[in-house]
Parts: sequence; structure tokens; C-alpha cells
Amino acid sequence: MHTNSNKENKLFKIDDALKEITRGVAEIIDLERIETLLKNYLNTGKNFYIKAGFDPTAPDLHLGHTVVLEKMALLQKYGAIVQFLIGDFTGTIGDPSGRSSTRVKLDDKQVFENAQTYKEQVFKILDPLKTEVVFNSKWLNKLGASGMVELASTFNVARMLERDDFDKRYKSQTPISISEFLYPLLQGYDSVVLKSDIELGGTDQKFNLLMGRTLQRTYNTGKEQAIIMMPLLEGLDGVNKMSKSLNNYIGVTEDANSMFAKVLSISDDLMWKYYELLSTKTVDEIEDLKSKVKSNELHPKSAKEHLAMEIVQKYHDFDKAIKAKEEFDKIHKKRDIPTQIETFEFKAPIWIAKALVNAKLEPSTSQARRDIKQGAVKIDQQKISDEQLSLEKGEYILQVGKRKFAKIKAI
RNA sequence: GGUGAGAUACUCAAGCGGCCAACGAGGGCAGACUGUAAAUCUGCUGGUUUUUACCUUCGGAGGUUCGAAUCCUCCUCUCACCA
Repeated sequence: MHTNSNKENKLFKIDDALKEITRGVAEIIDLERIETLLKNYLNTGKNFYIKAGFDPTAPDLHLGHTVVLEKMALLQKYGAIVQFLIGDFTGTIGDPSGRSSTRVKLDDKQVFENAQTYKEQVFKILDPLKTEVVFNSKWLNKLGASGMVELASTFNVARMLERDDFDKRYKSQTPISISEFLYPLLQGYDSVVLKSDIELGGTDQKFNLLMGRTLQRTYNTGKEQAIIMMPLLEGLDGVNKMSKSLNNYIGVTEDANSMFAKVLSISDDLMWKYYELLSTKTVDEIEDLKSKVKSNELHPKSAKEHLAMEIVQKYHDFDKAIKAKEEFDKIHKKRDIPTQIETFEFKAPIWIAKALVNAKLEPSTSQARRDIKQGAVKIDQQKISDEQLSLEKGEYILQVGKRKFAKIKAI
């Protein structure tokens, strides 16, 4: 099936490979196994399987999610076949890690559509030729009551309660539903069925990941998967983990310009973590950059621009990355206005505060007034201070702060 | 089931009859400085062109009062201790 026609891939040194594989990871369990897998691949060309599970709900991936994907993509270079597992069955239970509310079961059509969306986003990172997309409902539906009982009998409550969040909830007398106990078991069972050699996940998944290892042994699969845990990526604020709800994320489907701008807005310290977890540059190349910045040979901003370019290029293309950089320089270095601005039409005369609200630059006229008082509002690059100002017929470029623009036509 | 505590703006958290659109902190937005970085300093942070005014807000519904986030009644929900 997956023959390795690409011979040059095999020309790597185990030590170099391990150096890249271990970079940035939070924890690795059974590194020896990984080494063995690599050696095997080098000698015989035999592929190995790495698994990572994903939620079946509407995928809107951000860079935080891609940390795991990047590591998988790297492993693909060293002979890994990715088992991209969509947890359409387990998704109905709800991972206790998040303590989310009861989930609604998605119908097959939605799952299929979501899987398609995943593919679009994921294959910007992963090599589609070395990836198998699988759904766990395929075997979990078949498991049946007897299989379920058998699976459940392999584990006991005391062990289950070792899990940190279960433990906390139990001690604080917060209810834990029995079905939540099943989640880790089922996730582990996936590893049994898929015969995974390595499973990847976030640090919060440790218990579930270990379960796969345990069950593989229990079911005598002759394998015990190694585990690679990736740290959670901090969002733009540099403090909280990247998440949609905190609005500190960079989405993989975002347009090139905002992607570029967002990367550049992270702090210098955080930049290195982003490099480590998201860049395809090698460890040595990153170290080289770091030392150059340290010795003032390279401006930190340039280093950040390289990173931003790389990321934009990955999700768009080289031309767009170049354009994004030019656009950025245009707006911020030269304090110029962006190339593309949304246009609104209003009847003249219109009160400035009202115009700002209508152009969606401000949430309310009160807020608009405040910003005008503070000198945050510009018309055609000129700061204004008169909050009573009324716009007569004509075209104006309105600006609030540094990055909000709108063109308005008063007619 | 019993007893007690609580529910305040994005979050935490003061206020306990009028000086409350509501202290403070965090967050957010903006200004200065910069590399649109970080750090720092400053201002703002319910709404409304009646802007030293008016309107709506302090879990929900009523009530007392000239006047309530603050007092009373009922309801809903959270939490703690006991069973």
C-alpha cells in the first residue's frame, strides 16, 4: 500500500531525526520505541502508524491545533503513516477533559461534511499520500454491549479515578457520569483497532493517551504505542492558551494580511515558542536565528517577519505572503492606508459619530465620541477633535485607531 | 430532606436607603513611546447629538418609601455544612 518510492527521504540520521522529533514536545513516553521504529524504517523501509484523534464537530482549526499536526507532518518525513481519527462516535459522549455540556449526536451527513472541511485545512500541513482518515464509529458501533462490557472489565474504578480531573471532581463531589468513564476506554480501544505505533495529543490528553497503551497490552496486540504529548500553544496575548472563545487565535483559514499582522503582534519571547512548535525550520536553523538576534546581528522584528512569512506561505502561498508583508509595511511603516477598504454609502450630511457606527468602526455613538475626544479618529489621515462634526457630500477615508479603516461616500 | 451563605457591568469584586452608571483589580479600547512587539506612562471602558442632560441596568416578579443595587415578600438558580 504505502510503499516508499521517495528514496531520498530515507537518507537521515537517527540522531538528527530524534532531535527534530523531540523538539518542543512536552513529554514523550517510550522514546526507545520511536527510535526502533525509525531504525526499522531506515533499514527496511517499513512504515509505522501514528494516530491522533479529532473532534467531529465543525472544524475551524487555529494554530494551536496545528502544533500536533506539525509534529505529525514531521514524522511523515521519517516514515510515519498518519491515522487521522475523527471521533464521530466518542464525540457523542463528550471528553470529560473539557467538561463540556452534553453533546448532540451529529448525523452522518454532517460528519462527512466536517471531515471534508478537515481535509481542506489539514492537508496544508500533512502529506495526503501518507494520511488515512478514519472514523471510530466504524468499529465502535460494531463493538456492541458484550464488547463494551468486556472492554470495561479491563479496567477498574480506582485506576480510573487516578485521572486528575476525575479525582478532583470526585473529591469535590461533582458528579461524574459513568459514560465519561467510557470515553478514555473507547479512545484507548481505537489504538487497539488501529494498531497504532505512536499516538499524539496535547498534555491534557495524557490519561487518555496512556489508556491506548494499556489496552493494546491487555488485548495482546503485540504493540504498546509510544506517546508524544505537545504543549498547549499560547495565544496572541501570550498568557492564555490559544482558543476561539478568548479571541486570541490565528485561524488557518484567515486571510493572508491578518494572519501576517497577527503573527507580528506576538511578543518576542513568544515568537521562539512559535518557531519551535510551528516552523518547519530545523532546530539548528532556529538556534542560529536566536543567537543572531541575541548578538544584535538580526533585528527581532526581522526574525518575526520570517516566521510570519513562513506561516502565511504555508496556508496561502508565497505571492500572498509577499503581498501581506508589503501591505503591512504600507500601513504601519509608512502609516499609509490599506489597499482594500470596505466602502459605505450614506446620505449627506451625516454626523461623524453616526457615520463611524454605520461603517462598523465603532459599536456606539457614545464610544465614537470618546474616541474622537481622545484623538483616535482620523478623516483622510487628519486627526479630528470636533465630535459634533458633520460630513458634507463627498468621499472620506475614516480611521479609528491604527487598524480600523472604512471608506464612506456621503451622497 | 434540614440549616446557613450568596446571585452586582466582559471576569473577579466593593457598595448594604439618597453624594450610584455604581469603588477597586484584571481584561479590552485608545493616546504617548516603539519594531502596530514587550515593558512603561496616560485616558476611556451602559446607551442617546437634550452630553455638567436624559434613558436603561445591580438573578426574576411584586411591595414599602418622596427616593432602593441597598429594606420586605415570593420565585429561580448556585454554594457550604448536616442527613
